[in-house]
Amino acid sequence: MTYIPALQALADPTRRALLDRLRLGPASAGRLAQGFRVSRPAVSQHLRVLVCAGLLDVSACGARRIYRLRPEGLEALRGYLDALCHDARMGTPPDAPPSA
Amino acid sequence: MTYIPALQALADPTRRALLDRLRLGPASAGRLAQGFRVSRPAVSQHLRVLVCAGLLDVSACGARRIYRLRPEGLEALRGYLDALCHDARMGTPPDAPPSA
DNA sequence: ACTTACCGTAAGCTATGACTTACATCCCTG
DNA sequence: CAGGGATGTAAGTCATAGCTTACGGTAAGT
Repeated sequence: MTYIPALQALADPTRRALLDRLRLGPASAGRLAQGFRVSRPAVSQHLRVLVCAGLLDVSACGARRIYRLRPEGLEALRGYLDALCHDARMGTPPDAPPSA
Repeated sequence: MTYIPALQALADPTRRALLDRLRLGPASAGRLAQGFRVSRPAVSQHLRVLVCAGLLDVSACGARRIYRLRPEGLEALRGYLDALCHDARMGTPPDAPPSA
């Protein structure tokens, strides 16, 4: 029952949209909020969740706060999925007898 | 703002625990429920979510219903994460100027 | 120093989702 | 065909999470 904050963070469509926006390159909080229907504080809260989940990095640049994708966080998730994929392919041969 | 049911499904710890249990091999609903504190109907509901998300396959075996991991569903997710990882590494060179 | 812009935080509301109990359904067995 | 086991479904309750408005704080410019 391991807790994986990155998966929790990726569950929300708005947060995924933020990540997609950041694939174009780093951006400030205000700039990010412009493309979304939800309020700026809502975007700020989502950014906070993404940072806490290890999916984003922040760097202060004057009064602005620049957000950018954090590759390490995403690669950790890939590790989890890769292991799951591996066992899904290997652990379930077409004629394997069910364990119940 | 694309909707990805698999990510929604993976957000819940109990569902991830079910997937982890199924890495050992296919199992019936009742057998799966035995290892969990939550009630059997709760497990049944979680299994339904996982099936609808494309992460599990079901096959009736008499009165039992056998659940097993569905590699295709997991690989689709990997595709999403791979693209994100790629852009995170390439699209954010250490000295790239912020787009705001 | 005052003003303005940018941003995060707090408080409150509402919707979504996870859980439980009770019930309906299907399949095998005697 | 009646009985029992295995499982999904329905209705209702409660916690969590996302949204909004209002506010506080910091940095830059004049």
